[in-house]
Amino acid sequence: MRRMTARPGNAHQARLLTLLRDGGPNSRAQLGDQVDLSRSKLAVEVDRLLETGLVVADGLAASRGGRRSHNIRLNPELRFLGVDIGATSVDVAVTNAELETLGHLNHPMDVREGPVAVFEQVLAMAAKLRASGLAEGFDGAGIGVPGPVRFPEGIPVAPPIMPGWDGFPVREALSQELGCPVMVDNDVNLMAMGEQHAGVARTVADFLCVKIGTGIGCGIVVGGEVYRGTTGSAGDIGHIQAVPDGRPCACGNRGCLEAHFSGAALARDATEAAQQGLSAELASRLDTNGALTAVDVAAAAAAGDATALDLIREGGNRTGQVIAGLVSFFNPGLVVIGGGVTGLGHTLLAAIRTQVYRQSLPLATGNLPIVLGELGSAAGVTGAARLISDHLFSPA
Amino acid sequence: MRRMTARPGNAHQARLLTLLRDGGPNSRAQLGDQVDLSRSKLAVEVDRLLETGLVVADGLAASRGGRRSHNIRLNPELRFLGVDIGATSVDVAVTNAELETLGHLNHPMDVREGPVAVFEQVLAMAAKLRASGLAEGFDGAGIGVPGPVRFPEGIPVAPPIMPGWDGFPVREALSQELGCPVMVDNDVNLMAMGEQHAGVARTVADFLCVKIGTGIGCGIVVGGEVYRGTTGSAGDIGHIQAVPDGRPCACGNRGCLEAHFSGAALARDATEAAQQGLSAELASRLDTNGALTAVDVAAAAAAGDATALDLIREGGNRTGQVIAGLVSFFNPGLVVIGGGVTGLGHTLLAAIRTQVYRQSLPLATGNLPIVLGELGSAAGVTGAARLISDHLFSPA
DNA sequence: CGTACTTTCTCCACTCAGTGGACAAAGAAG
DNA sequence: CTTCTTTGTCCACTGAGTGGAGAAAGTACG
Repeated sequence: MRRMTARPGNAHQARLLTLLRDGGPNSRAQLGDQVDLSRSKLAVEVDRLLETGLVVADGLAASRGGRRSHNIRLNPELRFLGVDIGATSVDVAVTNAELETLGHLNHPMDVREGPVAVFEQVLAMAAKLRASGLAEGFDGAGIGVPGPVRFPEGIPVAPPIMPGWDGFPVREALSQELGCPVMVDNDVNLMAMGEQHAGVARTVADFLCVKIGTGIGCGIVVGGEVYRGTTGSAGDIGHIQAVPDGRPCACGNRGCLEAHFSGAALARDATEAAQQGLSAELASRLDTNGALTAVDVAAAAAAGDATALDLIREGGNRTGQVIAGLVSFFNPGLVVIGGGVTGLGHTLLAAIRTQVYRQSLPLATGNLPIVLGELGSAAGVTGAARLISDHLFSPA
Repeated sequence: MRRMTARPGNAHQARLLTLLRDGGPNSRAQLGDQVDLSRSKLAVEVDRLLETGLVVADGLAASRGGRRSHNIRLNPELRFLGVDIGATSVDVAVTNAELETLGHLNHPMDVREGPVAVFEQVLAMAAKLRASGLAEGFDGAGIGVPGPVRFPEGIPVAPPIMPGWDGFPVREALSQELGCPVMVDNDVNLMAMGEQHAGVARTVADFLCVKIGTGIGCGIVVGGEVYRGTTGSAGDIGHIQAVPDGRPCACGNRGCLEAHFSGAALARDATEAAQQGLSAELASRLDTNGALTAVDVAAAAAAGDATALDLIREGGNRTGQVIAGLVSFFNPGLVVIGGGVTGLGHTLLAAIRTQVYRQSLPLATGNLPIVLGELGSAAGVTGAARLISDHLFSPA
């Protein structure tokens, strides 16, 4: 199939594409109800979209008491690629234009192996998805990386945990390889967009999305749009001081949130506890190198191990204190907790909630849900697909 | 004079009004260069504005090598009233449509006397300004109050330091009394708008404006627009925990920033120090009730008193720690420090800068100016005038 | 099956915002 | 006085968008 290259020619067309993406197939009449245009004008714009091939007419809908309507839908052959590069693994998914996931692959990989090795892996996974018949090619790709990004150019800048990527032209390189438009963003922002598109944040204009994985970051959504800050580092809350004179952090300071709670910190603390004989449950899970992972801690906690539960609770308290400050400052309508440690579940959530509800003012917390993300590892790739679709569905 | 009631009829007219407000008188040709409209269309819109009386043609400008242009300017008889209600004083100013202050009055007053008493004072001050010939009436008024506001309705909600104002219909009441449109906002947001319009933040899209007065608040500007949060309490940073298990705060928690540093806290700490005989300089300034104010501390510091300087430095460190967290989170392009304690000057600023530059990541602080506001007490009233002018200069 | 009613979609004349070129007005430079 | 520049006005034209008429394609009911 020849890949689509058209873009909407004006704001009306862009709006229609978005409606079709988020609301699925629709008749002209239904679209007219949502778009505040006369039927005549609407018909003209729909016809133009049909000409570009971005949308197709596909059969008649059931009658609603009168003439049956023609179903208008986004071209079902369109394919987006969503890529989520985490600190320790890579996710790649294919979606259709409605951002429904058609296939999803995951592969463990250390991002510090550098852009060349990771790109090779991503392209191999994309090829595998293509080979399985899910796509003949891609009309666009979104990609998230675990660090700050100069958004317009799609280039990571000074990323602490992936130094080899500094200045690497991710957008251009991937666009070359795939032969389609590419947008790049911070992985946390993509998670926020994913939860906004298909998860718990569908109806909220202003919210925070805290991702606790190897590190800690926070996606900020203002008026439905991701806020990236002046240099693209907004939401970098891992190095906010959580404990005065606390543990030393890789950044050079002491007491950073990330040094006290994150996937890495939790694994480290649990390993120490196990080696000191504080918990037989944890000790039983030590691997051949005498180390534990955050997943082990979650398992031990689920089995009722007091030490594991304490570690989670303490981490949740630290995190909750920081979030409480952010809630006072930002007054969001929702706080989403996601990332690898979501497996720690209710214990973590309860600790965070306790701190936030106790420390922030009632006006800010009175009607503030604090919930776990509902998409899990699909949030990132869905957000990536959403990112490129927002780009392609805006006027050229 | 008959007050203006017209509003711009479309977005073009709104844009033209804004250009004339921020850029002063202009010829049609110069406006055309800034507005991306054909000369014909521009002439039509200018003519319509002339008809409404919002703008006037006033004389010929000097030639620039050809035919002389007609000066177009905002009607010089338009008058806005800017009101800034602080915790301990009221500021009222008159501006023209270009938001230039024509007259400014200040009156000490405790906001806890309640809306009725404060309104009486505000109206008396407005009448005085009118009587002095600065205005025959007002075309609009902006008013700031020291607490969260339900912005669309212009009603304070659950304001901690002015409980008597909860639910009082400020917008409607003042509009009735003055007979003109009124907009209400948090005083901190108005300060941010003031510095954005005429102060240090003129060219920055995303910035924070920290106001340290009786309490502490923070104005948040995202993409040139004030961000108010879901319930209007965004920027309420006074109750972020700055010191674990610190001083008890009026809000019921311990260690809130406001309990450790603010005009009130500084006065309290200085009074204690003076009474304990730690500083002769401070003791010499005790009033008849044996108390000090923040102004006394500033004076003592200026005189080189070590105790006063220490208090300021410690407060600046606390504040700087909290701001450092906000900088990591928000990645602003500028941080403005303002409010009553601006008199503490460089000592305070240096302490704040030290903490922020030390604790936040280089990417966020690399090019981040942290400066004092340049408008002083005029920031609030200017921001208030700007608020109502933004409202009136937007399409009806 | 025929008639009345509903919903969907198309067609078309009309309005109005906006463009761009021609030209007049007014001044500067020589 | 001529030439050139800048400013502002006029006017015919384009194209976006509207709203009503009516065709197309159904359902409901006698």
